[in-house]
Amino acid sequence: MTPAKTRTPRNTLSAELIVRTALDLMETKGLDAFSLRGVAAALGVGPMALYTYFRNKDDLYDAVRDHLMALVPDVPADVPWPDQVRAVCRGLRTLMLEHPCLAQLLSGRPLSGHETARTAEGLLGVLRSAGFDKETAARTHTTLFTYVLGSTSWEIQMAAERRDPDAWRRLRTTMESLSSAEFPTVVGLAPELARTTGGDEQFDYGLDLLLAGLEAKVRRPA
Amino acid sequence: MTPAKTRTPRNTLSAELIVRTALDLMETKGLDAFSLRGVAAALGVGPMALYTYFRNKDDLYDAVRDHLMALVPDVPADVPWPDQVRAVCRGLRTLMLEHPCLAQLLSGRPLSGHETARTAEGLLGVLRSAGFDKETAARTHTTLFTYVLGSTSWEIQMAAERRDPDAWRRLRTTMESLSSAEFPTVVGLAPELARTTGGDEQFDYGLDLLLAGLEAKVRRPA
DNA sequence: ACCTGAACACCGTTCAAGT
DNA sequence: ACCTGAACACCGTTCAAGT
Repeated sequence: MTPAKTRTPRNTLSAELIVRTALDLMETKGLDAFSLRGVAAALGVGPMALYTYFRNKDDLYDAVRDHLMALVPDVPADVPWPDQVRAVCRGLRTLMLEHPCLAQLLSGRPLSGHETARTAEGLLGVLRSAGFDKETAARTHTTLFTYVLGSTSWEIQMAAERRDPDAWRRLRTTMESLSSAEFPTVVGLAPELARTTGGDEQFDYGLDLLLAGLEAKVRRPA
Repeated sequence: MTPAKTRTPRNTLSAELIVRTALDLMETKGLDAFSLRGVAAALGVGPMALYTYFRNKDDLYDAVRDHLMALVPDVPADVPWPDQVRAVCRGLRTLMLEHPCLAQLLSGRPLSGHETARTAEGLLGVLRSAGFDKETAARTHTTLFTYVLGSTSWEIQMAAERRDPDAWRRLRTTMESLSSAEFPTVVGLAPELARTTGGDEQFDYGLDLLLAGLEAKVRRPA
């Protein structure tokens, strides 16, 4: 009457369960320490069991990334377009901060995936509605996306650094060893530079620069 | 009378030779396929010989990155400051395109190193001379640097994609499978989006947006 | 189809030892 | 100091086999 054998796992595996377990490991131990064998061990199966659901490691990376991109919030309606742009960019940044592996997954792998397309659709729609022509909308989308990706990746990288006592000490040593004769500006601006390696204020500063350039473009189009 | 034994390598190793060999392998086989054992094999020594010159793999990464950052050109004198900013950003981008591993080395590892400081010194000096206060200069430097890093990393990533027939085919398939009902803007702007995944024009578009925002700031400071 | 187990060709790094 | 050689604890992936 018990159809399931005593062999522990029996059809308990699924693509979604693997993705969730993989994401969990990436966030716990870091993307660099992530391994297929680790996922398999966490699930209590042999490494080869995963190959039924994913063709290889990269395929699993893509699935995890698309899983995360589904969490990007929708574009808010009924606000001016610059605020819509701000909301999308901040939403993507917040998601990357919550899931640091996402930054690496986005910069290290091709885009592909419907969820990535959904995010692009939202931002492109805003830009087209704001009156930008096709070419400008596409260029602006790429600019905004790469700015968010670059600035947030850098922020995450620096935050990880600060947490690693060894790396942090080495960075401090390097900074202090810089002669103020050779690097007067860097040395003189050390406190300001330390303050601008991340944070909402720094992110918004760059985003506002881009938006200021965009609004000037709207007022007198090229 | 022949003091050197017949054992082939004898004091032929040096930190610089290892760095040059490592860089060569990174560019030939890609950073992902790069390994310490590969460097050792290329030099005809055992893997452990490298540990005399570098504490570990990350230490070698840092050395390669600093070696490349030394190639960033100096800031041109006697031109208006926006052109100086443009020159620095384009110079960094060009170097990253010539040495694709640099993009990954910059986003994946802490900054450290005198050559990185030299590049920062150049750009920060320009911004301070242009009249920006310390805080704004530091924020602008971080914004520009992360923009260059993000946009160029993305460009390199996409170019690598296009070269891999398998990945390229999969990307095309994904794009074509997007329903124009669900993603009308993405589908409608497909050719424009394909055109903006890289190139000097796309890079300058974003850079000019940032500069337009900056020049507005100079005219009426916050 | 779903999963196992052994095997292959790799890794970075430690440790003890040689010169 | 500079380098070797064996060893440890890992990888992703292939292949043949079981159910």
